[in-house]
Amino acid sequence: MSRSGKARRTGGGATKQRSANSRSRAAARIELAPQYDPSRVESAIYRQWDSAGVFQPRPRTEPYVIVIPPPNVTGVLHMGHALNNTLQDVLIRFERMRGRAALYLPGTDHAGIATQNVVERLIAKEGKTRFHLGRDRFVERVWEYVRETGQTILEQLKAIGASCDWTRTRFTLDPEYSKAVRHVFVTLWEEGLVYRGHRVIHWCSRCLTALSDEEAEFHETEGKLYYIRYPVAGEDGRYVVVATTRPETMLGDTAVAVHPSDSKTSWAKDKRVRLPLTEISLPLIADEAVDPEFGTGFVKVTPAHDATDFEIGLRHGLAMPLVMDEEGRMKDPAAPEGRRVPPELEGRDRFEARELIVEMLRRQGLLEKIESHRHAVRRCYRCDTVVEPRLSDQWFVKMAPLAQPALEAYRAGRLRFVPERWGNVYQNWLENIRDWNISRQLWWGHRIPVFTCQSCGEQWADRSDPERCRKCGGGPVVQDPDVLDTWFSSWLWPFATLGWPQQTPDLERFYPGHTLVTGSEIIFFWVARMVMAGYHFLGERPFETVLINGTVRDTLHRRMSKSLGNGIDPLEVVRLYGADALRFTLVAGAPVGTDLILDPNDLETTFAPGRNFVNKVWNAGRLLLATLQRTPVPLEEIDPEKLELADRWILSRTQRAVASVTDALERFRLADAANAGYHFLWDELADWYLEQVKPRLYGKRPGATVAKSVACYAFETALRLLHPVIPFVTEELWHHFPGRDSPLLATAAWPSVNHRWIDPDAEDRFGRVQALVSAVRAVRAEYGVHPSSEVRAVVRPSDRVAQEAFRAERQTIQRLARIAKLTLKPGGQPGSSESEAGAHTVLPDGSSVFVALGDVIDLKKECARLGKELERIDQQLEGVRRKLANSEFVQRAPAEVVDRERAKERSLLDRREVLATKLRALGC
RNA sequence: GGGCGAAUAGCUCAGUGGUUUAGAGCGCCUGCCUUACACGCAGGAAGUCGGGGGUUCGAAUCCCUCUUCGCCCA
Repeated sequence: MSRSGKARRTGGGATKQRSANSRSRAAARIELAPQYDPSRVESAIYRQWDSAGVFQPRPRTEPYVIVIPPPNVTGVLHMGHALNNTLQDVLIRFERMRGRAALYLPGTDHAGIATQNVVERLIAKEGKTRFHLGRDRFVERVWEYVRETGQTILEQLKAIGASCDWTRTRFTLDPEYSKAVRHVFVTLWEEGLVYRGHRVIHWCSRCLTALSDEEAEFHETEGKLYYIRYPVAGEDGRYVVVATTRPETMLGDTAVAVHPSDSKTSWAKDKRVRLPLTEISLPLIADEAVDPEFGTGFVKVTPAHDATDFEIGLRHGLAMPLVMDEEGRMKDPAAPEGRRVPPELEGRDRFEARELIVEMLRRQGLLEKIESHRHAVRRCYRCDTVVEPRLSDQWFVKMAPLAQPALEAYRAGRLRFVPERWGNVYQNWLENIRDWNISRQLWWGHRIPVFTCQSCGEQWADRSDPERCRKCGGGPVVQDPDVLDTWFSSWLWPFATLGWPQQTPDLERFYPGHTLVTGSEIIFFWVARMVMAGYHFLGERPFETVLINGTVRDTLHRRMSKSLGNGIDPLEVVRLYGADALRFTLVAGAPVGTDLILDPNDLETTFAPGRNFVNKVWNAGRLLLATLQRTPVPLEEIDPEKLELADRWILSRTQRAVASVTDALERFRLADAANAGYHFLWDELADWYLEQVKPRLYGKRPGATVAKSVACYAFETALRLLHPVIPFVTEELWHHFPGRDSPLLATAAWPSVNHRWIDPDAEDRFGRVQALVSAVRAVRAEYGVHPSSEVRAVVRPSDRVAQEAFRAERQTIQRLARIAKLTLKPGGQPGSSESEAGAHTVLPDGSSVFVALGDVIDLKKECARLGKELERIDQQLEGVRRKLANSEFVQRAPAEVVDRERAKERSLLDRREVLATKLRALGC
């Protein structure tokens, strides 16, 4: 790569000079640089859209709504956001052009733990903790930070062209939004769906808060399994052996359990054991929850530090002592039965204590063995700290009643996932729904509106802050210190952003919405809960389709992350390659349901293709614009009789492009849509039609009016089709086109298929012309004929259609294949005109081609080449014949398949015959 | 332990109701500053469709099984 890359770069200077010359010579009417420079136009175009009100939904038409997955208010744009928002913007722009009232609603999430962590780190630099500041001053400090930086990520979205309605931007801690959150909490309380739970939850000892099941993520870890001897009471030298991965929790044990029907542990039934390192005596109990296959069959029971053990504890009425403080340091519970935490461990961190305990056990001969053990450890999703299961009091939401309608909606097909398989994940989670721990011991967030009267003990949830007790009228009344889980506000996003619980016009018009685009990792956190909230509070689904986008990864397939340092900054890509190049790369490179692999170490390889395509679009536009003196005649006013074959062909191909891009977008196959637009513009419009039409455009041939009309129609259609993916360059070119029917492409009409122009006959005929040109070019390349030298050719069309096509496009063929003299002779078989030195070939339709090459030709080489070709045809012929000789095939296969095979055989035979004749003529 | 998914050209991926010469982009090779574009044009090489078995007239495609990798849940 480096060599050719360098050569290219050194060649660049000369190129620029040449381009400058040609520009002045052509005296182009419209000054467009030969290379598109996105940095010069993008921000101006964005401002134009914005000030023209393009981003606000049109009045009075059918809405199309996407709510943004609100990024964290402290966040900065990364590739994941870029991908997610580009996909959303493509859909929004598509529907907007289709005339719908497209609303792309932006906003940010207060992100409780994440934001609090950020500010805590900030003040840590000043040597302070949040406790130094106190709750009010700390929260004020977070607000300051948010006011300063909270707009950053939304501003960054503008750089990638996201057409959000900024007049409707929301934040989950906005006063109105907060009212909705509070209303929801109180409503659920009134419905009896909120309850106080005393149970083991996931505790982050760094964030000092409880976490939901979803926030405590599993990580496969290479750990150790410690086998510890618990001496049997009154039987010297006898003990039961329990296995544990967390020896430090043993200090909280209140029993040892076995499975009731496990014979290998039955000898110990009804005995008591001593908890090592203490004088505490533990009962042996039998419980179905014990896995007899784990370790020795004896399991320690620590009800306050393990969820399963907690359940066992409840069943057996065990004590539940906590042996750690909130920060994960060992702390004796000071229970009456005696000391549990040895004095030397008091105040030690749990992991340090683990080491010390193991050492103490070893010294006392109570450590049987240590095995390595692979298992899943839960970690805090925000700070990666190992989560400590911990008994505490939290607020929970009963989820089963909420899950029902969400499940039914999915089963009834009122909610669908793309790709479909994610629906299973959704369904599975809802079917096994567990209650949701919604309280967080944080300061940043929606404070839980539960109030307790200090006088009479009355506890209630309130929509406004009460001054005295609603029951006894006294006080003081204190509010719960905790805040709500962040997701308890984001699950209301599709409607709280529209003003709910007020019956606002926006809510009326834009709920329910349509498409949600997000990553699979938050199907539980967010998607399922939004559906539940939508049905529960408004009685309707929040959206109909959930499009799951892939994950952005590096070339080693690792998720891009700040900590790994393998990220790509989307804004740098915009700066270097332009927003369109970024968008095209993301959209075309992310087929539905696949992860997106990008190379952070080679931006050039990753994004140059997108930039090159954008430049291609630009230059195709330049070519057209340079030849337009005035507004082209509308296609409808062109006399169809005046259309050349190539015109009919591109008009037909344009309809195909419209159909396939539209279809792909409707089916959420955005990559297919991008690629279909790409191939239409580049492979068909630029490579063939514009090349064909040049002489007419430049006025060297008659028919300029028709040519311009057709070319402009095809190109404008391409601009429309490509606009959702590459909005900037298409908009910029649009502005230069005279006679456009809308001042802005962003609000121009999406094209529809015009059946009048679908012309299979023209496609067939022009296809033959293409085959002929390509064949001659191939022969020339094979024999190293210099591109500037012209040759003579004799072509014998295989049938009348080919004959007419070649005749109609004779000049095109001559020009594109660089043929000085093209002779068309009747009949597919080569004759005496081809006896001189030259190269022979045969087209797929059986037309024979002869290119006179004089002394360039090497008879041996020609023989070998044609021989090889004949061999290939024979191979194919053999395959086809085998099929046709098989009576089962002829009988059982659909008639149309058999017919196709027969036709193939005929065509192959024709070509074979031509080749054989040529070989004979050459004397091979 | 349960579930889902992936394995196709050197790389990233299409191939969406079975019959196509298995495609694209990048990369690679050859030639070319052809008056829109060298961020370009033209041509070309490159694949036992992960292994094995089955169904079928016919399998990259459907079924079974194995291997490897990834994700989710417990």
